[in-house]
Amino acid sequence: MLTASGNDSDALLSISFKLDRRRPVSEQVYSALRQSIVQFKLVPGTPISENSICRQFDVSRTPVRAALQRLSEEGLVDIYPQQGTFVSKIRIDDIKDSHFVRRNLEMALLREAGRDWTKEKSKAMRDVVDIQANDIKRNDVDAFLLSDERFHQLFAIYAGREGVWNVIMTAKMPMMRFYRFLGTPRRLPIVLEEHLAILDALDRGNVDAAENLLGAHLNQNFVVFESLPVKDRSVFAE
Amino acid sequence: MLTASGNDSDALLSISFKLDRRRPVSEQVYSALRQSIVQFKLVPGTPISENSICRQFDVSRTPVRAALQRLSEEGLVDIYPQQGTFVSKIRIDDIKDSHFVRRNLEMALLREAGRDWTKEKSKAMRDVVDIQANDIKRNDVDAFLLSDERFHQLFAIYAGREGVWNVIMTAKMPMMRFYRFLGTPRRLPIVLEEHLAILDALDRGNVDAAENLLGAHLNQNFVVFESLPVKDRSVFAE
DNA sequence: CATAGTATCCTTGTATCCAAGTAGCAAGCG
DNA sequence: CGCTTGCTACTTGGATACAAGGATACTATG
Repeated sequence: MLTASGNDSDALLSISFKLDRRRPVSEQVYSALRQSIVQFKLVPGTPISENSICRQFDVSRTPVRAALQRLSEEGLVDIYPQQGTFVSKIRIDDIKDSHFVRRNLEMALLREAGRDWTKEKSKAMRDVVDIQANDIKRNDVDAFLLSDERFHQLFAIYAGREGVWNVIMTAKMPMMRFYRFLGTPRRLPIVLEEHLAILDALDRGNVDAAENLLGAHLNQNFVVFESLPVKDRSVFAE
Repeated sequence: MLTASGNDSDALLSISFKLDRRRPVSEQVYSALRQSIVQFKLVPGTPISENSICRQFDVSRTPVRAALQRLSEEGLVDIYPQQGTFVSKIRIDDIKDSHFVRRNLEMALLREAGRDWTKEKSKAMRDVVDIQANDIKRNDVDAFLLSDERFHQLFAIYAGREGVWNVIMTAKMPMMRFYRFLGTPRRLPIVLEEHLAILDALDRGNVDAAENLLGAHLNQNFVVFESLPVKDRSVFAE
């Protein structure tokens, strides 16, 4: 049982992290790093030396390297051989592509899920929306984003294509990092309304309307991005 | 300069492979293995011992492990700790998801590319179709599949979303492995016709028609799969 | 003072060694 | 005969040692 405190010079991860030596270490390092990056606790451009991570988790370089390579494939870190590894800067094109993939796939999933829509499915999803409302009351943004994810995932499950959700999840990551950068709290109640409107349309049997509402819903996050008064340009590429 | 011949007991890769020690070894091992798996030269279920790969490429386990981990994330190999690594069996659900992702994303890309369609773009794509016709004449299936890929990729480029193509490429892999299993040659000339029909619709300015034609075109590969008289069930999961 | 050269420390890439878990088989016991 | 038990030969996961390239700061030289 080891704690990732690290000394001050290596204080990249403020979170204290308990390592479970019985489970694969590389997977745990990967999860911890990914979470820190997506939650913007590791800001773009931060150098991530393999050795510094080793010290913080008190493990060898092997699992750390495995974790970094995975993150590199997902575009969250950039590895420059013989130079260093860095939290990747946000690339506008990445976010646009991320949004494109997510939006089109989710709309297609809803279309399929809507073909055999039932009251039970509607009820289950409305329960999730209730949880989200509760999350807002408690001002728990992390929990909200988690249940929001659950809401969207249910369309994939109801469409019988859970595998597609994995594709969406990995594609989503650049976008999620961006959400954290914006700090979304103001829009949260509106998200609820939009979720409910989608379910209402599905309950009426109007799948096309639901699909369009979902498309608009996902676009809302994006327009915020388009009309962004960027102050801190350092987190962006170029 | 090393050749991946290996002794008879390790003859997993029939291809002779020259290793360039100046470039990253792990990347080369990854490419070689991926190609062998997708081209069905490594049949599903084949055990891939890290050590056997080491002997064949005459490198250490470290880069081999990195390559196998990448392949594992793409679903091309299954790693069972302390048991072994195997070329993954084809999972029907994977193929369905693969097709779903590819079809929806490509149709969306065509929709965007069709918005500012020009004669130059049409010409460039018709050139690719010409190359494909040539590939058929020369009976070069490998070349055909490559230029076919190029044809579809151009929609991503013209839509200004090359990043999306990477998503499609990784998602496509289970499907591509399946093409090789079927042995598609009979349908190749029809593919040409369908490509030309899509371009014709775009030239007429009828994007919706082009999109539907593309959807049908991609479905064709899939119906072959649905009505498959499977003889060799051993390559499938379960 | 400016600049070219160099030494050193940093980085990641690769090789090798050890640990731990699994499967198969064979010997021994009930 | 059937079951158990332990040995053996494998596997991958992790730790450590070594190699090689890049960045930087310092030094010597023009």
